[in-house]
Amino acid sequence: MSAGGWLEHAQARLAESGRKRGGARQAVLELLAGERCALTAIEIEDALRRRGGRPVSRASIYRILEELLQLGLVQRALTGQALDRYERSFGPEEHHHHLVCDRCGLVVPFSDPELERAITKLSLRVPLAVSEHEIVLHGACPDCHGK
Amino acid sequence: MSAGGWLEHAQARLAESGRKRGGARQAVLELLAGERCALTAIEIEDALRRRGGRPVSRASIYRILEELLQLGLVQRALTGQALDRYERSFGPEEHHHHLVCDRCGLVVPFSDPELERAITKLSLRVPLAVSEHEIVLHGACPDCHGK
DNA sequence: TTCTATGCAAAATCTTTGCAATTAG
DNA sequence: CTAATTGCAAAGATTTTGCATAGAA
Repeated sequence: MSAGGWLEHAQARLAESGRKRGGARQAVLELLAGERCALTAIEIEDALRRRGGRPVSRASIYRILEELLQLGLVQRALTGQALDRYERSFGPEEHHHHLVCDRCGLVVPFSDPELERAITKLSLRVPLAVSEHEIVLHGACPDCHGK
Repeated sequence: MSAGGWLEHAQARLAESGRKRGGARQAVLELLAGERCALTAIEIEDALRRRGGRPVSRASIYRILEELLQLGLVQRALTGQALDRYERSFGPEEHHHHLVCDRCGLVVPFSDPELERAITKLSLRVPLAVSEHEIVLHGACPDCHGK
């Protein structure tokens, strides 16, 4: 699902579930639609405040993210860092996982078809009805490595 | 590295780094040595309080875990749950990842050679000097599924 | 008008720190 | 005796909640 497609899809799902439009949620949706990787709630707050976007209170950001998580429109990304990160649910073409530099905190997305195949096969053999999977590689990014 | 081996190894590493033995740390080490999967700091506290083990204050538990993480004796396990989980660093024979039931919170370990191979190969091609990797499968456990 | 959406402030948690007392070496 | 270890209480930080107001349908 493309970024634009996601925004429309999200708005449709929200309307379906009997919600009204709100400026705060719309601002969060637009921000997430344009992001390729996960952000923390505080990064979202800052981004909206800086990039001209409508400022949104932190409580609302958490409430909105929780709501989008429930609807499956957003996913939490595990990074092992102090704060959780959130990103829109990507379709197969944009599905990815994360590389995390444990020294500087840099988070970069990556994807690997072979890994996905292994995960898919594995999911069928495991004692759990698997709905999602997450992979995180920890290490040192080029900038930090060697320093 | 077996459970017993880990305990000895940990004690040796701690001694090397110029530390003295303390009852609280010893209790935490012994508990972790006997666990096959990750626990939260609070579960560790409770386990020590209940299972006769020497009670250890929560502050000490966090300090001890941080210390063990720095020495590479313990690893944080990502589960997407509210609290972080910790487990001793397992050797190749016990290396595993986690299945998480998003409904009841159950966490179960699993391992898969093919997945490990895919990860190992991938690690070489990625723009990061990879030191660790984590995989989490989310879903519904047998008990929760269908309800 | 009615119910949702949102901001603000207070509350609830988990985690970290400061400090004094204890203990290992 | 000297330095590491701990517990307790206070401080920090993030996330959640209660409420009153604004806004969408």
